[in-house]
Amino acid sequence: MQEFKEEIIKALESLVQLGQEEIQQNLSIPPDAGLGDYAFPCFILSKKWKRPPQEISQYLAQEISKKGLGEWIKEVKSAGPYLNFYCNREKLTRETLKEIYEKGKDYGKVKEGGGENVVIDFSAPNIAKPFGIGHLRSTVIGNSLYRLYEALGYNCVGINHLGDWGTQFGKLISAYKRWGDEDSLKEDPIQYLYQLYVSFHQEASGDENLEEEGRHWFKRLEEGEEEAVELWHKFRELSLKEFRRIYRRLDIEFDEEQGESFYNQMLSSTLKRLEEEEIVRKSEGALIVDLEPYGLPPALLRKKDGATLYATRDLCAALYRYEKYKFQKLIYVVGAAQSLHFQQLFKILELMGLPWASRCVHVPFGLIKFKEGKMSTRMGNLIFLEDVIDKAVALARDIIEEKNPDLENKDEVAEMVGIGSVIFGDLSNDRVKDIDFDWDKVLDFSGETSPYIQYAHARICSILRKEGAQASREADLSLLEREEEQRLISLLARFSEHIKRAAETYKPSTLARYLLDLTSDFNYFYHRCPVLTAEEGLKEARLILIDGVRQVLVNGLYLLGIKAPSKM
RNA sequence: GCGCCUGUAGCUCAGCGGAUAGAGCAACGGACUUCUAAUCCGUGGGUCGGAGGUUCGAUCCCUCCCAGGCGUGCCA
Repeated sequence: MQEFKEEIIKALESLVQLGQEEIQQNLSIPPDAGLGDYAFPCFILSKKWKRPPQEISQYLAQEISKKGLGEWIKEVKSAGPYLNFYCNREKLTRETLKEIYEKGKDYGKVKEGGGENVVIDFSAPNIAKPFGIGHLRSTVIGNSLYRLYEALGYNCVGINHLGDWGTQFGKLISAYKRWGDEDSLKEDPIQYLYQLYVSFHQEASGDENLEEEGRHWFKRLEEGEEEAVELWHKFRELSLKEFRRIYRRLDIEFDEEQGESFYNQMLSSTLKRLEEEEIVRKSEGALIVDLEPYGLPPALLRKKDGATLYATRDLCAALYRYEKYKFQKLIYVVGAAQSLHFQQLFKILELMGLPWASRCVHVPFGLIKFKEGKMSTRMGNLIFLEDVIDKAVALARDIIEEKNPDLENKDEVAEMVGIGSVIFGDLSNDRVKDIDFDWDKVLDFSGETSPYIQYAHARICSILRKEGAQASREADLSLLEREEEQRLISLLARFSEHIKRAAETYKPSTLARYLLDLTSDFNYFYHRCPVLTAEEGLKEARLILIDGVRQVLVNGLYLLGIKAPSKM
């Protein structure tokens, strides 16, 4: 498809006196397949040429036809003000299916990154708190971006910037010292710590002494007092153990698990550097960066009591990461609530004269909302991610039992389907929008869901299984001339365009939508075009076609972090 | 108050400045002795929040207004 596009650009370039970029930008995909594969709207020329666009499009169609069409352009037609280009379908069919077959898992990848580093900061749950549904978004968006940028040829570094430092640990230690016991902790660590945290806040409301005790314990922790550090360390390890179990289920891995606490060692030297460069100044006892000239509120880097803030640690983290990775891009997958924080952070890096400041990008997302009101750890009304996953998997398991009781690896498939559904539910919508959490929606496997895509994939696998080893790669692909077949070819050929777009806009949702389109068009084909009972020749061609669809579905789902069972 | 984000069918949402604004749920009516009915086909459903502006052309860009969310110096 790319070659086709380039040929169009070349053909137009000499005739319309526009740059390649400009032509490319104006090329659009017609609303209806009957109108060709790409269209060039002639309005832009009508002013310059002082002629109606209809006339221009007729003229261009004539001129291009006269000069010869090349190997990709099959036909050029004027349709009102539009100049419609028809692709050589036979060639497109042949080359697309050949490429998918040859590249397999690598089909759709783009050589663009040249092995440069892209660092992605995502997930970042808080230690000693349950992994809530709220953390799902950063986790799955970040993981998908990781895979997308890998597909563009970058070397990705995934960092889980754990929330493992802060006053909350003082509170937790305080609560544990008061009411905690070792046995309950061992039994179900996170649940137990969570309960302690909640009861601390219940007790603390109206008890200033308790708040003070919490702050005091954090101070002892910062000073490295043995008992405090030991407890902190224990809580951290127990939490990590649980997080790792969830990440395993989600099939997500990190290259680094350096949390906020890791940067404690760099705080003072970083602040010193900022003081020397005269970027910070004292204000009301605190150390701030004045960002007023840039229309931003000041950034606080050190409180008047001497303690640092998360902005300070984030600053250290950015410096450390550039030092270590010399990244081409540093992507923060963090909620939209922190947009201002990142604007300030990036501005400070810029003020420090670091040229790579412009390579840092915040990828924000909306929050998950609940009918019952705001979710908060303190109030104890969290929805745990693992509960959501468990329910989705259990439902998948029930449906399998009902529809396909003979399936051999039911639990494994239920896991893939249930978890896929949870991930897809999050990724399929534009990340900037808030999501209303709704159990009914999470537990619905029909329509625009990942089970819909996985089901189509399983059907294809089923057909291919029946044909077995006899499936031949030799077939006359020009027999695939029906609309149902050609629609699929067009979509398959555009796979890598969608990968690029999803990565560049940091929006996995666009790829998710593409997969839904592809699946929908596959079902359209499936219900109208028999494969196994088709006449000889056509059958072979269709087998190759659906094998191509299968491969793209697998590759696409992989980029979203979702697995595709071959039976379900 | 100020800043950022969002507003499209009853509900949840798609819609690279271009041709008649589309899906899914929900409702109703159809298709399983046939390659898996977690599917498919059909029907109804819209002042694209409102008002201006830019443009040959605006759901998309600009301004103002309305509604909701988030943020706004010592949490993260």
